[in-house]
Amino acid sequence: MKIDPDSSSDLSAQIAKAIRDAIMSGKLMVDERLPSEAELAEQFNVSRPTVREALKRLGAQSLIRTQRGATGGAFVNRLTFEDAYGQQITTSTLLLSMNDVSFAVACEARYALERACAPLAAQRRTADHLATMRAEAHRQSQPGLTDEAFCASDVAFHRAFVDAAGNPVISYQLAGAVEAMQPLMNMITFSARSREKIVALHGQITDALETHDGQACDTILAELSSYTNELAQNVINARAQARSTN
Amino acid sequence: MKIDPDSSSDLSAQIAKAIRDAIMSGKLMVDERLPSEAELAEQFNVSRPTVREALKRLGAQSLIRTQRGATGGAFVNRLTFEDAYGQQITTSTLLLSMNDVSFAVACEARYALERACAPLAAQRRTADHLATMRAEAHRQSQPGLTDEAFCASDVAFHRAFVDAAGNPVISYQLAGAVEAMQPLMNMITFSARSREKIVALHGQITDALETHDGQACDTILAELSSYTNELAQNVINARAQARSTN
DNA sequence: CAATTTTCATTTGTCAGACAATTAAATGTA
DNA sequence: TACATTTAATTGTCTGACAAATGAAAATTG
Repeated sequence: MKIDPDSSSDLSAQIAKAIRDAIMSGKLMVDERLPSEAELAEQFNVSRPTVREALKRLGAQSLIRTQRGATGGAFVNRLTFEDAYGQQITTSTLLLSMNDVSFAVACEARYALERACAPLAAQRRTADHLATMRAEAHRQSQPGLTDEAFCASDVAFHRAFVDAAGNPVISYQLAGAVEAMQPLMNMITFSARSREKIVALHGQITDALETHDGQACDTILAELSSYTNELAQNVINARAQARSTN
Repeated sequence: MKIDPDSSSDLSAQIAKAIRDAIMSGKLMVDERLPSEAELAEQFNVSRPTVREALKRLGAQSLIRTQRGATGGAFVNRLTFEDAYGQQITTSTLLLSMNDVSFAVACEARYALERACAPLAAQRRTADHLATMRAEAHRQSQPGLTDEAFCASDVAFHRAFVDAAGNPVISYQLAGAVEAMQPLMNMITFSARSREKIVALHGQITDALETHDGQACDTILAELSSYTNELAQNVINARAQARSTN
């Protein structure tokens, strides 16, 4: 592992890159211990704080973990699906909020990807998935629920649906798409009437999974997608009108 | 912004979390300048190296960027799709390689999600997308191409296909699924015969997009999916046999 | 001898202070 | 005014130190 002293400085970034490359290429294996900070400092010919900055960068990406004490040190971390979910959700959420991604575009992405799960979910759903989905749908029908709580439950429902496809890679990829929608959904004020319709569709989706009917599931998801878009469009129109009358 | 001195130490992690929360909640806006390292150190009542470790963590997630000089400092970074692609690909690739995700599972995820793009891509593909796809398919038919180069071109083809859906959120989500497959695909030795078949299917996919035929596209993708799985299965079987004869 | 306690060496976490490098603004100069 | 110089602010890096955690070795005790 070497660093290029010519390169556009920022030694800690270069060191982080060198170690990251070693991990990604398999030169450093999972649970393998890195040299101590003092040793790394000597190897790279930099000071300990600089090495530490590099290690913190890698820690932020869950590539390593550190442990204090005699047998401690930095270890190559086995990236868990849970870790990856978290990063994916953070990144997706910020990506949408910082780039003025329209509700329509985000919604289209989410439902296009969710519909891809329909056939697999219909085939593989377990009783657990169905129970979770029914529980969330029931929660959503409770009166007095805040819009935010309604959205949170909506996310939980859809995540259960995605998980029903029984493919962890799909669950991981879609975690971002589903969760990142929540801030956008929170713009919407859900009337009792619209909640009723959404809960009904959620019920139908669960029924379709229960009877292993992927085709029906797909159709209902499409309906839910266009209804969600309609609600958002109403909000956008109302705001545009409010602006023009001001 | 405050940190909990009681919490399970690691001050720099706590500080990073405090700032990250401020960014995600919108308390810190894009391009807003954070206080200088010295000021942050005073605010959080820690030393400057500790603050710096926290900032490096945030930098690793592309949440901030830093600039030297008189008017420099740390600024809230607008997370670009490009930045997000990079992180997504890194995370997805490691996730698959570190968790013994089978080829079948990864492949299923990839094609399920890609098939979700088919109707949109068929509708919105531009001449550019078609040209890129044909160019990659042509490259794949060149004799003397290494397996690795063949896989890289395969990835480029599929990314162009995904981009043809014209939804940046979908492109972002699928970047991980498509790119992370490459190391797995690299296990496979592609015979001239199998390359020929794959190139033919790639041509058919491009044709289907050109005629705006999403249904045909979906069908061909399904065929490509099962063929890819078949190739992988052959490799796995061959290796199992090799092991048993040793 | 076995079990427990103590000591110790190693390693990460944190701090203080210093200097170098960079950069834009302020200042001086023709 | 236009250009060169100085200056102040800020991040990047280094040195050296001590605190805290932790497992292993050594000492103690029954």
